[in-house]
Amino acid sequence: MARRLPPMKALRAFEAAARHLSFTKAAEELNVTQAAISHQVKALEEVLGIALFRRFNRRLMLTDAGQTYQPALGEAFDIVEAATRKLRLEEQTGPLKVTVANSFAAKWLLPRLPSFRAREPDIDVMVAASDTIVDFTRDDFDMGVRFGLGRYAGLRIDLLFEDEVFPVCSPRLLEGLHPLGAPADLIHHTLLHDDVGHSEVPDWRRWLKLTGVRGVRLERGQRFSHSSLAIQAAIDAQGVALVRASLVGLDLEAGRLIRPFGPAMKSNYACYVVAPEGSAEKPKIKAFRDWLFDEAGKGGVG
Amino acid sequence: MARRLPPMKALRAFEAAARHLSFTKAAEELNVTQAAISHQVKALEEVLGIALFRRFNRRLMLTDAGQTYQPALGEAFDIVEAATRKLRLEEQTGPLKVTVANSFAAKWLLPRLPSFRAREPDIDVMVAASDTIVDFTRDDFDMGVRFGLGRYAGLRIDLLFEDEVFPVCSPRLLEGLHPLGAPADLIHHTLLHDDVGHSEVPDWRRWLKLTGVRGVRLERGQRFSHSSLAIQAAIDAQGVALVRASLVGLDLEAGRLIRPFGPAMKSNYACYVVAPEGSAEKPKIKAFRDWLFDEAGKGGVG
DNA sequence: TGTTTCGGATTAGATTATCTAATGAGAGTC
DNA sequence: GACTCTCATTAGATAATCTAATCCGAAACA
Repeated sequence: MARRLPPMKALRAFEAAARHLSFTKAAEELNVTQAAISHQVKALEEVLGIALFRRFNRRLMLTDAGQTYQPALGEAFDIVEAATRKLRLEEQTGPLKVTVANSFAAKWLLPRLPSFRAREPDIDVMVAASDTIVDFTRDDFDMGVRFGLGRYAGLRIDLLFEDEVFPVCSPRLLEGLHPLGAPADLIHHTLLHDDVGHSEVPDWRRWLKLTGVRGVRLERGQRFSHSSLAIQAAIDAQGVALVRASLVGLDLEAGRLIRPFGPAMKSNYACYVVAPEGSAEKPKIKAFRDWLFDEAGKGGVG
Repeated sequence: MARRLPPMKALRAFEAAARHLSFTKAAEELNVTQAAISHQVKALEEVLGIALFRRFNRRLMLTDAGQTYQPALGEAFDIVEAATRKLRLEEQTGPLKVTVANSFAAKWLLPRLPSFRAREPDIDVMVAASDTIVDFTRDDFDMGVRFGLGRYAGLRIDLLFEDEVFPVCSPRLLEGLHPLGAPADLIHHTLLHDDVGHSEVPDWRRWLKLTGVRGVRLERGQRFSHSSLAIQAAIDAQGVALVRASLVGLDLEAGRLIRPFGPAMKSNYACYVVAPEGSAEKPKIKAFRDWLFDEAGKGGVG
C-alpha cells in the first residue's frame, strides 16, 4: 500500500529540465535559480542511482533512463494540474450549498429562488433546510442564512434584515361570524402557535401582554412545529397566527394574508447571512449574498 | 507551459490521508508524525482555499472537493511509482553498455561473448568499440575495458590483466623460403606494424633494440591502423606481427598463430575494467566484471 | 589566436519548509 | 467516570532547499 517515491521536488525539477533540455530554463519555469535545479537533479540521480542526463558544456542530453522517465512524470504532473484546475473551477461553479432554517426556506427563500436562477444561471443552489445549526468546520456547506442574535465565532456575519412579529389572518376570516377589528376580538378566534421556542422571538403570550388583552386562552388553539405550517393554516383561514414579518411578505403582497390589526413587536432575533471567514469573498458566495440583499431590500421587509 | 501546482509534499500527505481517512495512518505510511500530516493538509487547504476534509472528533470525512481530488492524485502518484519501478528494473535488466577499444573488441571480447550470454541470458550486452576514451559523465555507458596506465579519476578501476608483446606469425610462414628460428631471421621477412601509437606499448623498434638485431628495415613492411588488422595479416601469413599477448590468446590456442621465438616484452599498459564509482556494484555491472575476470583467469592470459 | 559568452557544477552559508514533542480538546468506549 | 482515540495547536528543532558567488570548459566570435 505504502508508495515509495523519490522526492517530489526533485522530480519536478528533473521533469522541467528534461522538457527544456536546460537547467536554466527549468529554473525560470520553477522560479528558482539554476543552481537549485542542478542540485535537485543531482540529488535525484543519487537517490535513484541512475544517471538521467548526459552533461555537455553547452548542451544537455537525456540518458536512455531519463528519456523513459520524463514522459511518465510529465503525465503525472499533468494529471495533478488538471485535477487542481478542475477543483478550483468546481469551487467557483459547482453547487452552492446553503443551509437555512426550515421556515425561512419555505416562506422566504424558495419562492424567491427563481429570481436568483435567472440572475446567475451558472450557479446551482443546493438549499438544505434544517433547524439544527451547522458547524461549517464540520459540515460541507458554503454559507447559511440564520435567525439569531448574530453571534457566531469564526464566521463572517452580515445582517440581512431585522425582524418583527405581528398577527396575520386570511381575509376570509373577516367575513366570518366574529369580528376581528381589535386585539380583544381574538377571544373568539383560534390562535395559531408555532413552537420555534426562541425566547427572543415574541410569542402570543408576550404579544397579548403587550396589548393588554385578557381572557384569551393561550393553551387552546392549534400548535405547529414550524412557523411555515402556522402560516399555511392562517392562509387556510383556520385562525390567527403571530408571525415574523419576513416570512409573510409575499403572502401579504398577494393578499393571501392580511394584518387585521397591530401592533408589531420587535424581535431581538434578526436574519444574518453567514459564511466561513476565509471563503466569504468567493465569487459564488458573494453572488448569492448580493442577491439576498437585493431581494431583502426590494420587498420592503429589510 | 509552466505548470502551477500546489506543494507536492502537501499533496502526498493529503492523498494518503484521504485514502486512509485518517491522519494517523497517513503519518505511519509516510513515516512522519500525525502533526506533520495535520500541518500539510491544513496548508494545502489554505493554498487551494478549499476545504478537503470535514473533521469530526474521531472520524474524518472528505468534502465533495476532497472526494474528487483524491483519485486524481492517487492516479498521478501511481504513475510516478510505476515509472520509477520501471526505471529501476531497466537499470538492472536493460542492455549493459560497454565501451572497449577496437582491437580488444575484435580479438578478445567478441569471441568470448557467447560464454557470457550463456552465463547471464538476462543481460543484453551492447559492445561499443571505439578508440576514443569515453567520459562516463558525458556518455551513456555503464562500464568499459581499457588499455592504459590505470589512472582514471572518479572511476573504480580493476586490473584485469597485465600485458606483454611478442612476435607471432602463421605456422605456414615456417614452411617458406626463409627460416624463422631467431630474431635475426626477421631481416628476410615482412614486419607487420600497428599504429596504436602508445609510447608505453613496445613496438618493433624497441623490440629489435632489446634483442640486438640489426639491419632490419623498420620503415618497410605493412602498417595497420589497428592491432586486430595486423593480427589478421599475420594469420594470413603476410608477415610477422608484434602483438599483445591478450589479443592473440585464442589464435595461439587454435594454432592459427605461433610464436617463432621470444622474447616477450613487458608493457606498461595493462588492461583495466572501469566503471563509475557510484554504479560499480550494480548487479549487471558486477556480473559482467566477474565474468571478465573468470575469462581472463581461464585462458592463461592474465 | 585570443576573448567573450554561455550553461552547468560547486561551495558555503542563508532561508524556509518541514517535522517533532508536548499538550489540549472532544467524543466515543469500557 | 476514567480511559482512549484522533485531530489541532504551539513553539522550537531539524533538515531540505535555495541563493550568491565563483569556477570551468567549450563554442562563438573576431
